Amino acid sequence: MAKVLTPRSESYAQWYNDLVIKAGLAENSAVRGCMVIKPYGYAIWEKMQRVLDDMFKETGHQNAYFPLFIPKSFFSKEADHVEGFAKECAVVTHYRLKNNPDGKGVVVDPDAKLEEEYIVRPTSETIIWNTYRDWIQSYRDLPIKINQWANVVRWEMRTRLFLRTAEFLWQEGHTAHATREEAIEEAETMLKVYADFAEKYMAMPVLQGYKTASERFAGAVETLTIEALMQDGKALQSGTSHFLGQNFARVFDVRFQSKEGKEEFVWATSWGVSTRLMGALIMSHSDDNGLVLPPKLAPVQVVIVPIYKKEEELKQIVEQADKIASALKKHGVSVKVDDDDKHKPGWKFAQYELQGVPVRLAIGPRDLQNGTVELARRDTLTKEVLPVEGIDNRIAELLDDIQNNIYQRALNFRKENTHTVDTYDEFKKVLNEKGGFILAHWDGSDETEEKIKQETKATIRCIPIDSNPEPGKCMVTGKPSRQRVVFAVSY
RNA sequence: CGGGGUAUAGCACAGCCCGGUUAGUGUGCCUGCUUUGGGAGCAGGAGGUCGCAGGUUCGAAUCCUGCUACCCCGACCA
Repeated sequence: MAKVLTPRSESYAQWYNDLVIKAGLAENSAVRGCMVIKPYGYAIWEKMQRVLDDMFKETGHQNAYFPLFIPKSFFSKEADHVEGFAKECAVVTHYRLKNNPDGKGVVVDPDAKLEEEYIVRPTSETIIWNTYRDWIQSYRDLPIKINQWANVVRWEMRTRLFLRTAEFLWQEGHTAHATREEAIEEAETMLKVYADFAEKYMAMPVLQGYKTASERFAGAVETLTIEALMQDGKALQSGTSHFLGQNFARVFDVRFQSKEGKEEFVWATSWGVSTRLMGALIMSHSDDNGLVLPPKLAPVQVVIVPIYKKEEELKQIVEQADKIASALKKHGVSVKVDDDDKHKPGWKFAQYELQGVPVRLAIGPRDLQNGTVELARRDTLTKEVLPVEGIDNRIAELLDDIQNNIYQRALNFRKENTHTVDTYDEFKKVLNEKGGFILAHWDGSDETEEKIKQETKATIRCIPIDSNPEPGKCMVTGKPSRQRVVFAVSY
């Protein structure tokens, strides 16, 4: 079979690029740093959205929509927030074009300069908290639990499809609470939602934990994160949930009157996952033949490929295929019968493997005669011939098996690539030779964290949420450490 | 924003150093026939202002200048 992807062993980065493009997920656009998400890629994103959206609604959130543009003055109110995002903001300065007086094309009309410039949102805390001020007077107005699905812009120097693009799609939850405890609980709840989604739907195991001060969201008191391990041993931050304290309430003057008649600042959270999850999904499961999708997120779960010589045979096979398809649909399984005569079966096999369709059925004249179908699993690349009778039940179960199998496989990979070390030498050695997650003691200081980052490129991915922490001594300074933290080189 | 590279048919590339027929190869596309259980074969055909703007020259894809875009490596980051 002709390989269309660069093998992972040769270049993981190239393999990733090849896969995203060849599987029809996304491509680079005419706009620097901005991708076009193609129909197949978008279909996966839509499935993610649907599941997450349901999870948000079940946890008491409602969707709303806030503006793309944020007045510069709003943005500059929260000092840390500005510092974090200022360097990557797109700015709108004018509102009109005019014909170029010197000839062809159009130019910005200098007379149409905005009184106050707008920032294209890199995130929406400021516009939302400015709005919440008007919505909140009393504790009876709380909590407010809102989510928005939106695009945001962060002007990145170097971009990679899905993993880091100048414009990306995401959801951002923004909640307002009467008490500190309730806000913290909200941030923790949403982290659990993300972890659940990652593990149960994406089949991607994640570590949950706190970010260190240097990795924290700009403007947050605490940032919680889910961290996943990619096949090349690098970590990918896949979702974050922030406890914002009263930082945004203070600068936007959002106060409420408590039951006791006291005026207090509102407590806040925000949380988000983005199209970066697409990158996480790809790099968790896929192989040198292409994408491997968990059945729960696959736009097409089963594809049926007819194999035939004569038109007449095709007709009979498609009849059989349609029968199987409608039986499967009763189980809620999404099926495609590919009777397109543009390509031969071999081409289709390769193509559906590239696109990660979990189960492929092939039906030929021989099967018609024997009452069988050939079933191929994408996750194991194995094939078997099975009776048509009861195939729908068999496949419904198989899809669950596949979902579990790829989760288990990813979990095993993570276990094999998680190492515990006690000395800095050992740390460097493991990092160089194996990569992956490294559990080590750290004294809690910014200086030590920075030193390790400078010397090894590894960062603290998270301080795990651990009910049973193991105290020890920092591998670099020997100072006391409350618990092990997770290091890795990250995307 | 530094360092390197690339720009020629839908896509992937050769040609450029050393200027000179009608700019070529693979793949994809169109037509026909044969094929179809792992990316089919043969025959015929369509498709290019050689990234853009100048310059040198009798003549430029090729040499020179400027610009733009993209890719890779760094710094920054979800």
